[in-house]
Amino acid sequence: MAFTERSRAAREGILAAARRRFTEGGYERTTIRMVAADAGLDPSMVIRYYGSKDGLFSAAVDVDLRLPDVAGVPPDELGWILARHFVDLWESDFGRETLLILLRSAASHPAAAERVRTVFTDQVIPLVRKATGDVADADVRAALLSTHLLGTVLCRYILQLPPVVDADTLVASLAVLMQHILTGSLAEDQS
Amino acid sequence: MAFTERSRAAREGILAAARRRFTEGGYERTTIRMVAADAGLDPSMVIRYYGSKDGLFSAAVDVDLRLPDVAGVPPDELGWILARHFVDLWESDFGRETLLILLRSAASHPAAAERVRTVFTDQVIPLVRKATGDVADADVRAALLSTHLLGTVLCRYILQLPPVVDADTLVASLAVLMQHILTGSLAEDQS
DNA sequence: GTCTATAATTCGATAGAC
DNA sequence: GTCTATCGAATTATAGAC
Repeated sequence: MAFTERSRAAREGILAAARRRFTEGGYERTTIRMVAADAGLDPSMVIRYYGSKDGLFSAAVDVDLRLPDVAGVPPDELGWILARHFVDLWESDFGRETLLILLRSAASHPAAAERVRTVFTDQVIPLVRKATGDVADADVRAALLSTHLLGTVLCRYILQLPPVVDADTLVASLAVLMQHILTGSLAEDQS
Repeated sequence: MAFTERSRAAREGILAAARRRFTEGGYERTTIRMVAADAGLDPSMVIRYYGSKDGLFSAAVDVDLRLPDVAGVPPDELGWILARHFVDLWESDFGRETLLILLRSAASHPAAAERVRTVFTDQVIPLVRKATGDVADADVRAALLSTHLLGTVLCRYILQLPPVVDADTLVASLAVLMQHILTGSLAEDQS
């Protein structure tokens, strides 16, 4: 960091406020003035510490999905374990900011979309390759997995589509579908 | 309509330009000036015909999924038929504007999110109820169906997550998953 | 019906006093 | 390190000439 220890509280306060605002309203609807007001500081301080609004966004977006190691997991338990992990993640404060902050902005902010692609390539694809034993269509299965996961975040937390089921019910249906996506057939027949 | 026939071309030109812009950049990144420039008119005309930016958005967003009638369809063909329908819809110019225009804005614009909920309630739920013979968990299945469909639009057309598969491959995997969501088990076991 | 001109805000970002 | 003051640009929206 290029700043002294004395300003640490201010910098962290700005970052925390920024994460909340970006999570809630996305990139475009979040203003530097809002963030500064939340942090109890002057807007010029935000620029001083993070250079620009884009710089602030980059600093606020640091997504680690904290994916579990699936090395020794039996193949038919993958769906349940991952479903449990993601729902736990989303229902925590950390997870809410971690994924919503990106998804809320990605639809209209190119830099955020690029960041999602990076998370997918660096975190999801390696997981699926390891989980499936690196089958030929692992990348396609990873994409389908991400499709349903991001779709769930979108429908449940952003669009708030009815019916809103409880977390355990969500885990159950998610586990079934993720299991199918990871180890089931992806062409014709089979219910 | 409250305006004369003489301005019809202008009004339609504005609306067409607005749909393209809202589709491409979402609500926040689209300005009345852009729309007016595309339509070859003055920005004040946009206000005159549509009242405000929100009024223009409302006029531009009129989503009809054109869902097929599934009354006589054999249950085990539902997935394939719906998958084919949606991919054909998305790959057409009409479909691109129909769904992208909403989804691009829904993540950060509350009014757009509300519109998506309406489309879900009025079009998707009735379809799934009819398709499944109105089973007890039809609404949950409708939500899961929407989750995967919106996830697909998000990942494929907005985030452009790799790998980008061709339309036929997309239909195949989509058909399998939609079939499972509509008629498969949603709890435990079964691959 | 269309455009010019402009009002009224709001934004991101900068300069400089303390 | 923090804040006051402000610039310059962009936005939505309006008033009125033609």
